[in-house]
Amino acid sequence: MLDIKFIKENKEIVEAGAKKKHVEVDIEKLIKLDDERLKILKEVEDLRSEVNKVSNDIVRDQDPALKIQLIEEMRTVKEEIKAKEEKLKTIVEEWQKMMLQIPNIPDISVPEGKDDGDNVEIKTWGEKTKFNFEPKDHIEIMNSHKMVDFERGIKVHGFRGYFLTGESVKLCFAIWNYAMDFFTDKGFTPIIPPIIDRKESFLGTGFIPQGEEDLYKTQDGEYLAGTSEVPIMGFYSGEIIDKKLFPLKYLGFSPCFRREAGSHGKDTKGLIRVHEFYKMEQVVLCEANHEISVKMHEEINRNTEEFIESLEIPYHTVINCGGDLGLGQVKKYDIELWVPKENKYREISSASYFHDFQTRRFNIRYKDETGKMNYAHSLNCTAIPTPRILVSMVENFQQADGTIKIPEVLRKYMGGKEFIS
RNA sequence: GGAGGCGUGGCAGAGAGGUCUAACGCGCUCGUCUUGAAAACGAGAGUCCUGCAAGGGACCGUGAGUUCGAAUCUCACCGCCUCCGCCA
Repeated sequence: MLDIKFIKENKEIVEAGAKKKHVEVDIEKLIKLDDERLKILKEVEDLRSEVNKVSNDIVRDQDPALKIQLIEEMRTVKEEIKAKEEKLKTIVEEWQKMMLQIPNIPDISVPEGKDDGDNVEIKTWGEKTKFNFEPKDHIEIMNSHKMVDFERGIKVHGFRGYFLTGESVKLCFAIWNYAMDFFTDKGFTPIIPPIIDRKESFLGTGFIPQGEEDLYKTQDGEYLAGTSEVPIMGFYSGEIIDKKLFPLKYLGFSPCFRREAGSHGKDTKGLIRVHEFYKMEQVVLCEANHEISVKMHEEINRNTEEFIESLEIPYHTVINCGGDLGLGQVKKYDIELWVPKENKYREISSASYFHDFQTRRFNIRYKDETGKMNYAHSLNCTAIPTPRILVSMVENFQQADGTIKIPEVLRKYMGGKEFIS
């Protein structure tokens, strides 16, 4: 959510930002609506002021006839207030609806573009893996090692269902334990949040109303979160944070649930796109300062790059184009890992910053040194998702003899084992 | 799942239709006094909306309602506590 005052004072910037994100908005209409809102608000408040004044007169005045007269007068004023409040309510409802649709302004460094095809590579790391044998895809490799069971997964869960079995489970635990050490060493506080969450946190993070179809819903009206970013942002909702605590850095760990509505034809086989998975996520709250947000953004993205580098998996990093940005995102980097059999890079991580777009919706604030209240800034970046990471891991590290090399850094979490055979 | 009780400022806690501009206390900030501190004394202090300002409005868990007037009455929701049941 943007500040309405900012929108009114920077109409052209907001319009250009929406255009860059390929989002349709009618700023002119919103401004007119807001003027109307303020006008009626003023009228309602003036009337209320009168009622308050006369109310005191009614108490203090001793003349019973006058009292009755004043009460009668106020009765008509009350009718007037009621009518105006009704009108105000409908305007405010529409105003809120429109405000939720105004996208945050993308950074100047974000490239123009329609969708992920227009994202721009800004870095590559490692050599694309070469094989002196015919490599297999992750499905074949994992099946042959009984690391996964898709048939029974589909039988039990349905479309996109899977069981992880045997060594892949141990690999997941190794990755989680390693990631836990890696990120807590960088000052992150681990946190396991509730993943069944009320609507408010989805509104705050921006997954509702636009992305509601992609969420699973319970019969009690809560939703299953697709990322721990949702409850972790909700953690401080409505609170005033002590500035001394910034930057607040959390490493969330949770299952993630995604309906993948609207992507039924995509990645129908394998572990790339599944309905439920686990993810470690970096979530950061910091002071409301653009330079600090940018610095934190680079930092959390770099953390994940370093993590991938330590796993020795070739990757590249892209900067997402305007059309591939979420409503609240100012800028986003995706880290994509090399998947040999697909002969392309596949997304593993996404680092975004939001300025105060989310914290304004969550009402997360702090007092600066002058005593002024500010909305904090928020950022998040994937630390590591499982089992998607296994796709590129087993494909890149498969050996001619059919074994899979375990990355050096994971071995101590795998009982010293070097290969899965 | 059943029964009952309770949500008031940073904390604690009164207020039970109008004089609430929310008491008293603790804590906090500033000042006086002091070499410095403590104590004592004095003063001050929230958030949001609106307005150039003066000012006005809203906020007693949240939202509706009753009333000329609601922290106070009614309803719903959220949360906390106690007891019973169920489960681990």
